Amino acid sequence: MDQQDSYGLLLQHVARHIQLTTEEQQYFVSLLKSRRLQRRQWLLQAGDTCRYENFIVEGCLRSYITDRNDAEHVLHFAVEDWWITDLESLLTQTPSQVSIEALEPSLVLQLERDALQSLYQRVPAFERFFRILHQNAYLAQNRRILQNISHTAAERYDAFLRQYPTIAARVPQKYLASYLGMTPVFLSQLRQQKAGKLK
Amino acid sequence: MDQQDSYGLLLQHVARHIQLTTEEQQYFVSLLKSRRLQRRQWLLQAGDTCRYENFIVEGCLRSYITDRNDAEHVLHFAVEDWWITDLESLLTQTPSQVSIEALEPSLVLQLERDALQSLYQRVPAFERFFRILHQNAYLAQNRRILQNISHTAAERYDAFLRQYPTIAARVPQKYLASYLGMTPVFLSQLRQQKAGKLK
DNA sequence: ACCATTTATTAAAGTAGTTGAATATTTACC
DNA sequence: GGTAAATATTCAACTACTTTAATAAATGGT
Repeated sequence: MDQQDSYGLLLQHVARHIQLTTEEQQYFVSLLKSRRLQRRQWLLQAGDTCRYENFIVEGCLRSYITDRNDAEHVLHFAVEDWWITDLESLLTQTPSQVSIEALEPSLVLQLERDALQSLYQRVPAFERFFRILHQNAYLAQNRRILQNISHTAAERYDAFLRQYPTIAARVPQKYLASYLGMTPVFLSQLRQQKAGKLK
Repeated sequence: MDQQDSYGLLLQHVARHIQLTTEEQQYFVSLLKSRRLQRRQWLLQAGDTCRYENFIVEGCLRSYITDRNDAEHVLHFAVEDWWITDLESLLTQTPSQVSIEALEPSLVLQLERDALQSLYQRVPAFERFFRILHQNAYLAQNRRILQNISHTAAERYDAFLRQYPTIAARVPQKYLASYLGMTPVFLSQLRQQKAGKLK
């Protein structure tokens, strides 16, 4: 995928929520940097301060934290047409607790913190755009919290399969287990049980 | 607390993020309805469609869902100077899964969905205000999810006590247990253990 | 200030999910 | 296409948390 196609994808994504003039589009695009990542390469390393909002043009990434026992916990997955960042670090400009790693060779468009601030100034429609984006992110998080506090591991796995079948098929099972708050061993057992039931 | 004081509190809250002219303030205030609630009264009943964003002037409320086994699960608490709604139902105008109940006699200022849309049109600074609000809400949710997938029940309780000591002291323990994703019995046992250790 | 109702505690038996360790299977990459 | 490395499975022992039920304590309304 070339640069123009990337911009096209992002502009289309933005156009779902706000309308921009040609000049506004050009200004927006002029703020973007693009970055390619190999599989297993970091987009953000814990300890570094997060500098970008990242829009994924192609590929698949995960964000995760490493706890004091060196165990990893997956916070989010992100694929084409989604955003990923450590918003906390980006907003406060403090070192990130979170790492972001490419699970596949990936291509992202990056919007630097200062660029984002200029964007809000020059094109206030982006306030609206990110309001809607964060609003939707908040809703998704709400649903996830609800799943977590009110459903068993088996139910959470089923719900994920229903809601994000492509992601479930795309990421290593151990990361999915981590995202869902269970061990890979237990997730494997759940799959085993389900397979048995179908016969 | 009288009407003027309520408006003052909300305007002060808004002023933390955006600046408004006197006319804008007056327009904003003109859109508000105020509502008093008794203890245990519903602000929103599951099955009804949510019509308002609610700003809490005084009191304390919880939002919760009732699952198919009639068990309740607490999603959020909200006290003075916070907002509460079922954003999903409000945005999609579909019947709410969520109920919101006053845990204390409470006073809220309500902003109707249509009024909110007009507000965005007439005073675009509110796009910014709600972007920041949702951004912060998203961050808080992120932290909560992290707690849930990576910490034990005891750790989650400790973290809550540290982060929201006043709320922990203010709401019935069983709702706190529900919010934290554990049974009231187990929370009681945790408290028991902690009390033992202090001696 | 009292009484009814709600909320918290305690104990004990049961279950969902974890841990560790060994084996099997899949995946990536030269 | 073969091989090392990463991921998934299986089993068994263990523990964090739940469930039920009965008792105690706290709370709020009149």
